[in-house]
Amino acid sequence: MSMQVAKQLHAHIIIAGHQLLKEHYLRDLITFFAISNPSSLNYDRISFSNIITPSTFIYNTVIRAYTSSSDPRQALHLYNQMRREGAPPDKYTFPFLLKACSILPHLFKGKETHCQIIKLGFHSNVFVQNTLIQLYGCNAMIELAHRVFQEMGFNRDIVSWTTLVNCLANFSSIESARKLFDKMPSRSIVSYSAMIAGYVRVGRFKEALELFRDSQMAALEPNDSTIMSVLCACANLGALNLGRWIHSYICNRKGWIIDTRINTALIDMYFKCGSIENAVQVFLGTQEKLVGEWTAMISGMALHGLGHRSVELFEEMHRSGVKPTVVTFVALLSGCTHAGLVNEGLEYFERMKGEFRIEPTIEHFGCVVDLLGRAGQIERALQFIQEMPMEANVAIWGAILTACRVHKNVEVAELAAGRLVSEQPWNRALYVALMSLYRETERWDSVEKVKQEMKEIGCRKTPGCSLVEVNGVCYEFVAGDKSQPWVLELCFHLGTLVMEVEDNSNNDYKWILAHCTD
DNA sequence: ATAGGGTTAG
Repeated sequence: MSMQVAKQLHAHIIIAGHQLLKEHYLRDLITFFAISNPSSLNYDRISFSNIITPSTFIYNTVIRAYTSSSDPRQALHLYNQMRREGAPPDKYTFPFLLKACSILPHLFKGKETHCQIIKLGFHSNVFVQNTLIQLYGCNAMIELAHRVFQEMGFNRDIVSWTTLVNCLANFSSIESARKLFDKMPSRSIVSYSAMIAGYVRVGRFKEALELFRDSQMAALEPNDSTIMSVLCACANLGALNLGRWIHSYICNRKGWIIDTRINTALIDMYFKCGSIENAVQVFLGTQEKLVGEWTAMISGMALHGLGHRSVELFEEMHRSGVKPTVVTFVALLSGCTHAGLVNEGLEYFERMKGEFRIEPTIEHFGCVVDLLGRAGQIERALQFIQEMPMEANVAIWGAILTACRVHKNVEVAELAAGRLVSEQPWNRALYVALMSLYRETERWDSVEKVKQEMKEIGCRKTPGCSLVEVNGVCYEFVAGDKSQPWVLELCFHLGTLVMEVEDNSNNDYKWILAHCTD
C-alpha cells in the first residue's frame, strides 16, 4: 500500500461514517502510517482526532511511533491524554513510554512511570523490566539499573544481561562489562556485538577482534552491527586480511542489500589499511553513492595526503546532487590542510556557511587553525582564534603547538603549551611536542626543564606503537623496541624508502593514482 | 504490536 492509497482510504472511511467500522479500519491505517513513515505523524494526529474513544491498542501504536520519531516528547503528551481519557495502559504501553523517557532523557518522568508501573502491577513483566534497565543504565544510573536487574531474579533473560553489559561498557568500565559478559548463562550475537562495540569505543581493538573470533567459534552469524564494529577494529589495527574476509562475507550473503553505513566503514577500512585501490573499487561498485560513501572517500584521500583528490571528489559529489554534512566538511578541510591548499580550504569554509548553510562547529574552526598553522601562517591562525564565536579548546591549541613545532616558532609554542598545561597537565603529547621543538632549536636548558616538569607531574611518555598484517601474520611495532632480530634490517629498508620518497616528493603519489583512475 | 548492539573527521 502506498502513502497515497492510504490517504484515499482514510478519506473514504471518514465519509462512510459507521462508528464501529471507522475504529476498525482506522486502527490498521494508523498502524500503517505510524510504522511506514514517522513524518506522516501530523497526518496521523488528524486521523487520530477523528476517533471518539481511541482504544488502548491505538494509543500504544501512536506512542510507539512518537517514541522513534524526532520528537519523543509527543509520546509523553499522548500518554497523559490517554490517562485523562481513561484508556487503561497495558503491558505494551510501558516499554514504549520508558523508551521515550530514556531517549529524551526525562528521568523524572521515567521514575514517575516506574511508580505507576508498580501501582498498576506491571513490574514483573520482562519487557517492562528490561526497558527499565535500559532507562537507568543508559543514563548513567548504574546503581538503579543493577537493582532492577537484581530484583528480576530468575525472570532475567538474555536481553536483561545484554542491556546491562552494554550500560556497564558505556558508563562504568569495560572490565566490569566483561566480567558480567563472562557470567552470562548464554550469549546471542547482540551480546557479543555490545561487548565488541564497547572494546572498539575505548580503543581496545585487539580484544574486540578476539571476541569476534569467539563469536565465530560459537557459530553465531554476525549481523550488520557486529560487522560495523569489526571493520572499525580492522581499520585501526591495519588488519587487511580480516577486513577482506568480512568484505567477501557480506558480498556472499544472499538476498542482503549492503547497508550504506557498512559500505562506508568498508571504504574507510581499506583506506586505513593502506589499500587505496580496494577503497576506490568498493566506491565505484556502489550503485547509489550516499553522503557516507563520499565522505569516507574524501577523508581517505586526505589521510593519504591526496588533498587534490578530496577536492575533486567533493565537487563530483556536489554535481551528483548529494548534500554534504558537517563531517564531510571536516574531511574536506583536512584534505586541504594536508595538501597545503590554504586558499581552497578557506574558500570551502566560507561556502560551507553561505552556500550550504551549515553552522561551523569547533571542529571546523580547528581545521582552519590547522590549515593556516601548517602552512606557516601562525599569526593569522592566532587572529582566527580571536575571532571565533567560542573559546578555543585543547584540540585547537594542540594544532597551534604542532604548527609551531613544524615552523620552529618557540614563542607561540610556549603560549599554546601554557594553555594546554592548564587544561590537561597529564597530557604527555604536549610535553613531547614542546621538548622536540626545544631540541630542534638546540635549547638544551629548556629540554631539561620540560623533562623535570614531566617527572614532577608523574607522566611518563608511552611508547608509540603500530600494527600491520603481512601474509596473515600480525606484526606489532613498539617505538624503541630492538628485541626483535628483524628490526635492524627493517630500519635500513625504511631509510631507503624515505630517501626514495624525498626524491619523488613532487610526484604526488603518481604511481598510486595510476591504479586509482577508472 | 512490546525490550538489547553501530560509521564517516580530528
